[in-house]
Amino acid sequence: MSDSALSVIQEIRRPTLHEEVVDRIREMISEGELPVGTRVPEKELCAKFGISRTPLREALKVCANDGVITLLPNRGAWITQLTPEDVDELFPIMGSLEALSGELACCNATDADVAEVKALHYEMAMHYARGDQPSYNRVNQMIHQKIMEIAANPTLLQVYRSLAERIRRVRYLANASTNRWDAAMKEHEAILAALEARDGALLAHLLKSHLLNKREAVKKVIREDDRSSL
Amino acid sequence: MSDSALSVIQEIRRPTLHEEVVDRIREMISEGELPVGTRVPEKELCAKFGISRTPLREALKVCANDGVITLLPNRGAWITQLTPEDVDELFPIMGSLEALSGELACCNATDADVAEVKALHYEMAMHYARGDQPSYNRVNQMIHQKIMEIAANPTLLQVYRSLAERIRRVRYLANASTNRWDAAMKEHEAILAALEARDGALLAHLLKSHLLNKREAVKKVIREDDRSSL
DNA sequence: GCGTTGCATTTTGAATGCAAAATGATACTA
DNA sequence: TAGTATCATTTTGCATTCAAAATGCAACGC
Repeated sequence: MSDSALSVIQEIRRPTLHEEVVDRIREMISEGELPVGTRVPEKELCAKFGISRTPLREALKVCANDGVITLLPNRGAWITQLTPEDVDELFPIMGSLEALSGELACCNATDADVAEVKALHYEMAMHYARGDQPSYNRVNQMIHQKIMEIAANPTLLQVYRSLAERIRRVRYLANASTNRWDAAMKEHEAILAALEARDGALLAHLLKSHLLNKREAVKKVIREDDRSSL
Repeated sequence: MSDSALSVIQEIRRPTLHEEVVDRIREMISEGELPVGTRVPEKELCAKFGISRTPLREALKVCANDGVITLLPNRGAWITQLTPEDVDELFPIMGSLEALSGELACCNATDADVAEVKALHYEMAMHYARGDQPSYNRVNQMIHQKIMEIAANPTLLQVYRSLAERIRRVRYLANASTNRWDAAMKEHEAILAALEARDGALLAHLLKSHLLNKREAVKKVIREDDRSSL
């Protein structure tokens, strides 16, 4: 294979074992199957996946690099527990990245794109009206992700996804209070309007504020309920 | 050890083999010792580091996750070659992150912090006056990093560093043309002024534009010289 | 009774081994 | 000669093994 071809080729590739394990571990963490703050014995996970230690350990190193797992040399792998400082630090970063996605999305969005976001918005509003928070959260996430996709910056999406994974478990603590939920819904109406108007600067600002407001709400919940597992 | 203590402890830890290897590989790539677009035979690197394949392979997976290395299953590790698209995508992200760092830095900066940035700025101006581009670039990087540090968001710094690694080799192609170098220097004067005035919004805007301007300059160089190794 | 020390067990870090896939070279066919 | 098929060699993916570090427990001293 010529070297210069490397940047172009995009061949079919069956994922390797360790990649599948990385995905599976991330999944298990966000599903709560691997509780935050606990230790993960290698042997146990090997048995569960039916693989040897080598690919599992490779996956653990990758997860550790992403921050979802903390590796203590000679003392095993621990599911990373977000500190209040982590939350403080992560939300502004997410806000900046989403702001950028908003800007770019306004440049790129086709009418079909906007229509799709609008449809998702109404779907979310439906769940809101019914008080179905899990469904609301799911569609909410889809909206943010959709805007990211419209932005058409795969690298941005990748960075965003990796960070989103880390705060996924706390992100929707925010709407625990009805007040915050109402406010979030209103913010989303403004977000949709800005996208429809293709007002990139405004959309960027709204998304950024949206995330910062979420941070405050989450911190409040955490403060109130010190036992909430981050 | 109690689980809840985990988030607090900050013990001494000797880096493990694979971590050292990750650092070393990153270093070798940015030094050009591992040329972009080429293949890295495991055996060769093992010999060079005097280690077995296991920790080396762990390091490769981590680097691949960061994007500096591309892993083709059964076909080895390749030093990732940035495409023009990657450049297009990375600079706006860097710009957003730097903008955030500017905002935060303006909130936090002590007079001593500002004095330090100012000192670095003059040091950079000196190298500019002498036409010493390598030194200029080095100090330039220190200024951006210093602002990041003043922002006091370790997570942001970590994300930033990981992305900076990827574009490090092209970042300073920008100043290849004297025109761009002059402009960059002027932009840096405005950046310093905004920091001194603690004008977060302005500093954010300046840093963001600074990065976008860099992108255009870099792309121009790349277009002109198609053989430049990305 | 409480804390410390020493030792067996468990768990992790890294090296080695083995099978599968890819690579490269040669021979063969049209 | 161009193209394909075959096979030895190399390289990779994963499993296994071995050594070092950590853990847990019991014996011991105070």
